[in-house]
Amino acid sequence: MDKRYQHESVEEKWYSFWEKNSFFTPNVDHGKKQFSIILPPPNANADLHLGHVMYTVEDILIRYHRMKGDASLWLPGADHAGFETQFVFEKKLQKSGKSRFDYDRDTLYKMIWDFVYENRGNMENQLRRLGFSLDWSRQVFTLDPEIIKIVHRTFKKLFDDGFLYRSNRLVNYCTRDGTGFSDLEVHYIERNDPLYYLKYGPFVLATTRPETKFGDTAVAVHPEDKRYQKWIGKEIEVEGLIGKFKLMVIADQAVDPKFGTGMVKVTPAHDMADFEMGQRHKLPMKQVIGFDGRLTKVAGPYKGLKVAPARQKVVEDLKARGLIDRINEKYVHSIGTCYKCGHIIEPLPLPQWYIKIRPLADNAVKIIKSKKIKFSPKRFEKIALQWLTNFRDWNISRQIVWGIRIPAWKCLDCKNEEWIVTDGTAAENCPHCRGKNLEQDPDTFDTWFSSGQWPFATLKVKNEKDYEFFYPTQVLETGYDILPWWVCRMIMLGLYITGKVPFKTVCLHGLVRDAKGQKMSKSKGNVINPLTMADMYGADALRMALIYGTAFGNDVPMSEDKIRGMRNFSNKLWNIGRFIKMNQDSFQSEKINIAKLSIEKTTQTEDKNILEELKTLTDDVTKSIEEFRFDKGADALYEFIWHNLADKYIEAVKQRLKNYDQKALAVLTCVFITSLKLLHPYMPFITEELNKQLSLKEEQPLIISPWPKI
RNA sequence: GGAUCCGUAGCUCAGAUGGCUAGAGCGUUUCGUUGACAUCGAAAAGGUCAGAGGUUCGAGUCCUCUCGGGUCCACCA
Repeated sequence: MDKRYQHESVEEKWYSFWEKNSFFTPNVDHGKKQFSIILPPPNANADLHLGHVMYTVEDILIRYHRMKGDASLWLPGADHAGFETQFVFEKKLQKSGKSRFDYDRDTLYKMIWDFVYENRGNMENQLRRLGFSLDWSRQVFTLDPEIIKIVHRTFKKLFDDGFLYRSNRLVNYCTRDGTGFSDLEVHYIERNDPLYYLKYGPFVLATTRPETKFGDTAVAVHPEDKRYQKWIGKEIEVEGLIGKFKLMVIADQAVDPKFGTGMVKVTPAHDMADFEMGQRHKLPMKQVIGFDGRLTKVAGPYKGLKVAPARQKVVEDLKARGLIDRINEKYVHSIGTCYKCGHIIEPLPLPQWYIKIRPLADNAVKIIKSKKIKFSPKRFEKIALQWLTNFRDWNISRQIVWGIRIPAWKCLDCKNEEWIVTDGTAAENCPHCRGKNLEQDPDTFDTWFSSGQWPFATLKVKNEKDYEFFYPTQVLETGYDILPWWVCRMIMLGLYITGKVPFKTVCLHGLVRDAKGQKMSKSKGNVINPLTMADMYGADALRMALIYGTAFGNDVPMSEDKIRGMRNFSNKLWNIGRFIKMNQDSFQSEKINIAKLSIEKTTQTEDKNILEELKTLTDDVTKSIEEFRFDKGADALYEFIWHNLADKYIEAVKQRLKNYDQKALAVLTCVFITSLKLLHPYMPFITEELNKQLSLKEEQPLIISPWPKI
């Protein structure tokens, strides 16, 4: 054995050994308990980042249960990550001077498909590199034809059950990315924008968006506001930049009499609250801002200007005409931006498909409250409930090509507004006029609509028996940051489609941050590349560094120092092994049959002590995995192996070993091998290698050896 | 405005159901390498557990308030 642990030569060897022997592939065996986890699918086109190494937690659970003898399935997949991927691809196009508008839909789709397929293998090999014991034989992709079928069927069922509707309400639209979003993708930021007090006929009212005044279709006051009582229901004449126009004064509860002058301009096409007021008062909509982010012809001479310059120009002209009463320059409010590109989100009227979320969410709340789904750490239950209680209808339409096309058609001949929804097969003719001139909705699904069906979809595609045996899955483990995006939606859709919970326990880890607790980002330059770290210090060290020392569920501060520390631990393990091996060899050269060594009836105090401590360790590690406190197990193992076993016990028995004390070698070997078993879920490679090196007889590989019992 | 997490040694963090002189890693200081490991060992320094009040025989641990951070949510025109 080398003086130092050389992870390079060990890790690859063992992964292919495990994979070739199908240890990752459980059979459907009703005689066994099942333990199943669906891997949160990484983006197919992207490399893994440090956060993905938190999958270690799932690997710990899977390896532990596999050793316990359960039929343990960890099912890998890849996500097409619709908008995210198209965004990345468009950037790439940009670099070569092209844009997505240079290609027709099918060509663009094909180009992205090729792009993703080129990169997909990277991600998969990186998962292997980190030692994750995933069942590759059951691997799935969100754009596999069978998955698409399931997603289509879900859409149709929602439609048939009345949980789906088409609505021309305001959608969160990013004019730069050219697509609408759900509420979750809008990122609100605090910003200073002047609050303009504009003269509106006999009144003054406050707005931050003077450029939308061309879209006003009323002014509103609070119904009980004394100042405006006699005007309610009357029409006022307003002098504007493009001539005089008339507006009705309406009364609505939504108006806050304390804000501004207590009067608000109503622009139903560009403000969520105004839109709702418009609905209540049957106001017309005038769209001032187009989907290209420029003012429309409604704005007369201002047509074609982008929003920001338009505002400037409008303010300038209003000032010149004496139509601005005053300006509050210090006004601060929160404003919606695109979570991806940071551009301001425009609420724009666009027909989209919405899921009626209340019945689904209410059911999810009921299930969680009845403890059919548990959360770990517990505090996340409250957060999930808060989300589920506040969800509003979910817009699942996206104006992008990279995704699953929505299976809905419209007849172009009979002008019927009715949609023909299928389970994916192309609609052939209009049920009203029998016409064949049908047009499919050009939109695709929100990625989260398909990944929200992941637990049952992945188990149904290959083999119905998998679904029967492995569903519901036992644990869903992911970062707490996607609790509303993903976890809540899986619960809602899982319950709706299968009538069962998709998983029994939700286990949420914290975010990996830098050594100072700051978010890692390219712009800050504090990103740690997991593959580089694995190459330098070993995958085991990297895995352990992420688990050790931080209470599970809290954010994990990470530094190269910490990984190096765990590399040192690997080396410590290695040298304990080397010490044992050295003694085994010297015993053998004295013709002692080390295969027959036994720990029975040892009389030495130090032997009894270490064996007693090993019992405690076994108990601690088992409990900490069962309770999802992986950090406690890691701490206990580190402490025991380094300080109890190496520093104290080994030092205590060195003299006995020199004298060929067989009990000493027996106890030492037994304690160490047992520790390796307990450590194997955390650090699979080095433990497997050491077990092989030290085994006295032909032993099973650790990956399938039985979990130690007290 | 609401929710939630956090403030413990120089740094990063552990410290279920309150109970022996408050712990670890890294860092610092001193000493130690001829047969496991310098990616090591032995020892040491270093904390009014953010602050105040309360419950208790006893509080880092429970309650209230204050201060200081982080994160998330909300249709602030």
